[in-house]
Amino acid sequence: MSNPDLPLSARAMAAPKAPYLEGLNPAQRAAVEAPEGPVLVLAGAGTGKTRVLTVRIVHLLATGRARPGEILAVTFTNKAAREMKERVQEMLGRTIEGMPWLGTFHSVCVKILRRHGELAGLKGNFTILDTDDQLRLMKQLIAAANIDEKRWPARALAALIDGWKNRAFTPENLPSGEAGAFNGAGPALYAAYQARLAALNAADFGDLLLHVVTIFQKHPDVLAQYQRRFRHVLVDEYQDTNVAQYLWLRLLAAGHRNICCVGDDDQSVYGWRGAEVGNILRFEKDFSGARVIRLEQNYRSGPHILGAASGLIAANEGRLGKTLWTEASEGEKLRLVGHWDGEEEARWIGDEIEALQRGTRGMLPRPLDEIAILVRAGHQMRAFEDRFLAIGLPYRVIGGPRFYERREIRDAMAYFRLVVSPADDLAFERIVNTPKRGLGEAAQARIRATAQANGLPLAEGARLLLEQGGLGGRGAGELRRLLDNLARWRAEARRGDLAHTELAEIILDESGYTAMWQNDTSPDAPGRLENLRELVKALDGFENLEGFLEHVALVLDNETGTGEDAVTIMTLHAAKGLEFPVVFLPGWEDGLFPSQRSMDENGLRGLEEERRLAHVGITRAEELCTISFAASRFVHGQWKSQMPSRFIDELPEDHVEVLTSPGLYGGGHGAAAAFGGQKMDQAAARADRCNTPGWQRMQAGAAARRPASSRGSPPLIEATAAPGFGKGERVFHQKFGYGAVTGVEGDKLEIDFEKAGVKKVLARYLEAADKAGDIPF
DNA sequence: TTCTTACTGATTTTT
DNA sequence: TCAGTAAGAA
Repeated sequence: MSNPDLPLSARAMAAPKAPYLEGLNPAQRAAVEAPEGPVLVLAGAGTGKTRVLTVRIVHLLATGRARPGEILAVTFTNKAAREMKERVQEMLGRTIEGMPWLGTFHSVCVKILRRHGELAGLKGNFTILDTDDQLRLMKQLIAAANIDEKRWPARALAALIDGWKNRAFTPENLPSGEAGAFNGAGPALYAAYQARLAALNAADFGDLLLHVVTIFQKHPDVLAQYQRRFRHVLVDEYQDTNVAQYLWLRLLAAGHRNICCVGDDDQSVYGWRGAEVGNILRFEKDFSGARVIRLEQNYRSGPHILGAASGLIAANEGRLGKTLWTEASEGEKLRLVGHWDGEEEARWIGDEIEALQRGTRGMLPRPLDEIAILVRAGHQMRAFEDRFLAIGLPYRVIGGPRFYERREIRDAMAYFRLVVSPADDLAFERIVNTPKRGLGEAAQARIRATAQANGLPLAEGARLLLEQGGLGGRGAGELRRLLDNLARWRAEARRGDLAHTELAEIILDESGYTAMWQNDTSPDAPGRLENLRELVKALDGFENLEGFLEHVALVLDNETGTGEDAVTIMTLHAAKGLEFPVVFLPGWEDGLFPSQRSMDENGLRGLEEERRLAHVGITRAEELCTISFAASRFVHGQWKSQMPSRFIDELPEDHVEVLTSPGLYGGGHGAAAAFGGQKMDQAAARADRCNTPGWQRMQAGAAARRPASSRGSPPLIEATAAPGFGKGERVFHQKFGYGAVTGVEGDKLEIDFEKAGVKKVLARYLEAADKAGDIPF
């Protein structure tokens, strides 16, 4: 043991082997100890990439090569940043005063812009626009330019401008090749949009990076200051960086070139969001003399899972190339199974999960937490949700709209924003008629005109308009009340004798916003009220409203599960970086996965990204990975025959076990087995396979079942079940017995069963408790 | 201004 | 199919 009285650096120098280096394999250790200069760590799935990154930071600190404030470490997600911070502090034992420059690209940029933003025309207290604000703004601009919003929707413009920002194009340096974009109006609208943002003292997500890059390029003194400060730059998930981020990094590392990037070209799946795989492929050229270290020992998956994943990804061209290996010698083969249709696929997976949960074939029972279903597209989730609700299998869906993107949260925050900054026009527009105040499009146009004519923010323009008597009827009174309320809340906030959480509640109540949802009879209204309560709770962690608003857009995470044991359902994209003992990968059908659109729009590049996504999916699994596909699927209101994914044929046969399809011809031998054998026949073209008897009969089977399955589940109970159940009501369920309703979410109910505990169930499987009593058995 | 009806179009979404 | 939006009717 080293002497704790000595400084860390001295201890590290003296120690024959620093404790934090223990347990690292040679490659990991090389990555941690790589000296000054550019380093690229190619870290395959499950090879301990985060560990290397954090230990390298600890190593830099321990050897005195950098102090905490001299290390810039960037990630893409708040979660990754948080985890890294925690692990560094844990390893260092005693807490140094944090790591001020460990964060997401965006949060680091915000920090820089709060200080130097004026060089890009931003005042220090600028607001960060989210997608919603962005879209509303663009809508206005499109309307103002007299462009038909039908043919040229705001979303398309947003995507276009986002893409430009990802590639570090400002309106000034936009290449002439882009001139024709958006029916020729793209460049002008981009310039107008940026002008509008400047006037609002606002920046969107893309701007956060782009402004900093521009400042660095135009102000060498500022750049030099940061180059000096950051003696070491570390980057997580380098394969996901876009051009703007790449420039940002290159500028910052240009002096000392102490840049260490960790990533995996085989896990680059965000190309459609502007990520450039090219960044990681080109690293050695961009940073000459770079040391490239490959992490290839996998600690996560069994050998067959790994073999299957490696075999699949080998079909991609233009990779840097890695060969994953594991010390584990035992493990299940990857399982492959075909189904008639999506419904059967969901039923089969549900049954499998129940079997795993019970523990079968001598296997130990598994908690549901260890099981995940990873889908290509969100709409695949519904089949599983329906099935799991029917059999009462607890699940949780990860993804969907982020917490702060929900309408009620955005509305509430708009009220807060308006209290904190009276000139926030976007916030004003958002809530002026929410709840309904009789201030429709006409009234709002008049407010806008008045504000514009007098060079005032909207709120003041509205006040002026009232004084001029330019507004009559119900709207006038309501508007006056709103403006008075705002002024009063503002005074209250300034006075500060009210806790800001209380103030928030008062704002939501007095504005009539809470009442709006309370009076709303739609099924999701209770959930929204719950979210508002969550929001107020989240406020508690901040000093005041300002502090909250400053960080919320970048930091407020999605609430992840309740800790209750449940199967996880999510998209493959959302699963990147996670791992599960048991993984199901449904929907491996051409057109769905690989996605037709991806191939249409991006050709081979798109296909290769899809293949990387498949590789990501398989490598999420530790012990058991099951791929499945259906012969027939109900898409866009129509039945479609599906072909198995081309990726299935690319899996190395030795690592795959073909399961007989259940439900095929009663027992699942014969035709199903023949189908399975055919399946893995590398020589057979997929077209040929469609002509095999097994395949044809599967298709026929799907067709025959069509009418039955489209009618839904047999309505055994449906006839007696009341369509709506209310909170607190006593109910009966065939499988779980008696219970009480504890929550309602559309037709999904949360029931606290007397015997079975809390479960989510579909309303149609329930009946009122008193009616059940009448059933004579 | 607001409620209703017709239409359209439909991946992935770290910040 | 179904959800989200946009133009008409009250």
